[in-house]
Amino acid sequence: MENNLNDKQIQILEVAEKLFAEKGFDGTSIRDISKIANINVAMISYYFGSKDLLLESLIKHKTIGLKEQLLVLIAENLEPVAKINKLIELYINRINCNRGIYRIMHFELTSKKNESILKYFTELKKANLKSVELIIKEGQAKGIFRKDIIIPLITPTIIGTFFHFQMNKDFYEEILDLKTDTQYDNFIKTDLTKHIQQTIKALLVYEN
Amino acid sequence: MENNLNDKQIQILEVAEKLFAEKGFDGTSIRDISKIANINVAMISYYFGSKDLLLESLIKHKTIGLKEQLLVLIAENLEPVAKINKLIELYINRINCNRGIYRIMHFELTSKKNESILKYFTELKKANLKSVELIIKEGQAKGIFRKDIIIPLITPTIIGTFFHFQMNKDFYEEILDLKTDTQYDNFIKTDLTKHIQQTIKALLVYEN
DNA sequence: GTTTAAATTAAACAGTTGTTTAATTTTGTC
DNA sequence: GACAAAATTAAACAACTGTTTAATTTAAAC
Repeated sequence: MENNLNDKQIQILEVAEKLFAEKGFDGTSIRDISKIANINVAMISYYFGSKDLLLESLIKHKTIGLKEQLLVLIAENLEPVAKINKLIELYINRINCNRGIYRIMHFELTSKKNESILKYFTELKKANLKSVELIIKEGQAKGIFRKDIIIPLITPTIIGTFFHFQMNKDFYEEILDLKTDTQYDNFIKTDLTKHIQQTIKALLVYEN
Repeated sequence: MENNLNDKQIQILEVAEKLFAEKGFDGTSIRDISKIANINVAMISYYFGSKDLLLESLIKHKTIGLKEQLLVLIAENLEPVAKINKLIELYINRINCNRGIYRIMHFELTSKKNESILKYFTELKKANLKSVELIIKEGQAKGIFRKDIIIPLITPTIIGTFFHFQMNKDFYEEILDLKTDTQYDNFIKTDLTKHIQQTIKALLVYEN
C-alpha cells in the first residue's frame, strides 16, 4: 500500500519486471537484475529485503489503481453491451500495457505460495468479479442478457483468450502475417478486442 | 519420435512432470527429481543427457497421439456444431489429463528458446489449427456458421478460457464452492465444458 | 566544517545448481 | 562361471544462487 518508492527503486522494479517476464522468476538472478539496472547486488536486499519481497513490491506497485478504474467504469451511464465492451477494452489495455507483470502473476504465483501476496491477489480477483457481476446483473435486469450464465466464467473467457494469444505471440505473428510490433499491437487493439467483445456479446445476448 | 523409453525413464518423466508443473522448470532441481524418483542424480544425465533434454523428452512423450486424435475426429460423420463440441471436449479432456505438461508448455517454452522444441511446438499448433479450420469451414459451407470469423482466434478462446480457469484453481474453488477435487473435476467436465461450448456456438452461429 | 544518516561498494558466506568422473554393481549372453 | 554391456553409485567439479558483512562514499542537517 505504501508508495514510498524512490526513483532508483522504481528503476530496479522496471528491470526486474522485464527480466522476470522474459526468463521467469527463478530464471532471473538478482545479479542479472543488478547488472542491467547498473547497481550493486546488495542494493536489492538493501531496498527490498529479499528477492521474494522484490517481487511483492513489484506486483503491488503495478496493480494499484485497477480497482478504481473498475469503479469508474461501473458508475458510467452506458448500455449493458457498451459497458461490457468497455470492460473488455479496459482489461486488454491494462494487461497489454503491463505484459510483464501479468505474465508473472499467472506463472509464478501458482507455485510460489507467498501467503501475503496470495491474499492480495485473491482480493483483487474478487473485486474484479464483483464488477463484472454488477454489469451483467444490470443487463439481466434490463432483459438484455441471458440469465442462465455462470458469471464467474466470463472473466476466464475474456482474459484467457487474450492471454493465450499473448502467450503464443510468435505463432500468431506467423499465422496472421503480422510482421512488425506495430502490426501486432494493432491486431490486438482492433481484431482481437473485437473478437472477444463479439464472443462475450454472443454468449450473453444469444437467444436460441 | 523415438519411443525407446524403458520403465525407469518413464518413471523419471512422471516425477519430472509433477515437479515442473508444481514448481516450474527452473524451480525444480534434478536432485529434487532424483530424490522423489528414488534414483541417483547421475541417472538423469545418463538417460536423457541433460535437464533441458529431459524436458524435451517429457514434452514429446506426452504429446504424441494428439494429431491422430484430431484426425479421427475430423473423419467422423457429425453435424458441425456437434463436431465443434466434441473438439472442445477433446481439448479439455486432453489438457485436463495432462495438466502438468500443458502448464509447462505455456510457461517455460516462451522463455526457453530451445530451437528444436520450439519448432516441434509450432508444428503441433499448426496441425491443431488446420483441424479447427477444417471443421469450421465445413460448417460454413453448410451455411450453419458465420463467415466473418477469424478462425485462428477460436483456439485461444477455447484453450485460454480453460487455462485461465485452471491457473486460478484455488480462487474458483472458493468462489464456486467446490470443496473436493471430485467436485472440481466434475465442474470442469460439465459446467465449464458447457460454458465453452455455449460460447463457441454463440460466436459461430450467432446472427445479428 | 563537523556530525549523522543514507547510499553504495567489494568481498565473503554457505548452499545449491547441472554435470562429469571413475569405481562398483547388476544384468544378460555364451 | 566367464565375459561384456548396461545400470547405478558416491564423490567431486566449477559455476552460480540469495544474502550478509563491514568498509567506504555520498548526502543532508546543523
